[in-house]
Amino acid sequence: MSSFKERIITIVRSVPKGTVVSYGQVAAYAGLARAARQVGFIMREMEEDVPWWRVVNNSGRVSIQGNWNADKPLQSKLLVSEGVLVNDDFTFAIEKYRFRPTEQQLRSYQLEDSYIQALIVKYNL
DNA sequence: ATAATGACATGTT
DNA sequence: TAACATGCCATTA
Repeated sequence: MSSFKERIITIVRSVPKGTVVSYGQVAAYAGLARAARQVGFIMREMEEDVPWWRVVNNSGRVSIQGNWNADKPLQSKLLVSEGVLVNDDFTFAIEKYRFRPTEQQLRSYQLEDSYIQALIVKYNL
């Protein structure tokens, strides 16, 4: 398994129940701020021990493209079951539920201090 | 090695 | 608001 994939899995597992995180956020926490699309590619193969449904589009909507075991209705259902209010058109108030890691959590992702500071500014942590 | 493929993000229209 | 264009980069073929 690639290092990139392992980092993504670790990060997604750290996202608390009832909160969501954007593909871009996960990529940024992995050290590759512009690899959002790759995060989606990896989520496609996740098992149930990884809360893939908490990873959403930054514009506040469920943007999953259906595959053999998951589609928009399923992701919405899982989110709703955790308390995230998802509308019929699969949109929701992302800022209300967005995962905001503590500085300590960011450090656990093994990033450089300067990069961590940049993230704190970017995501207002 | 080279090229195509996106569960994305952001800036412009 | 919403559609469109462009940049991105790990994976696959």
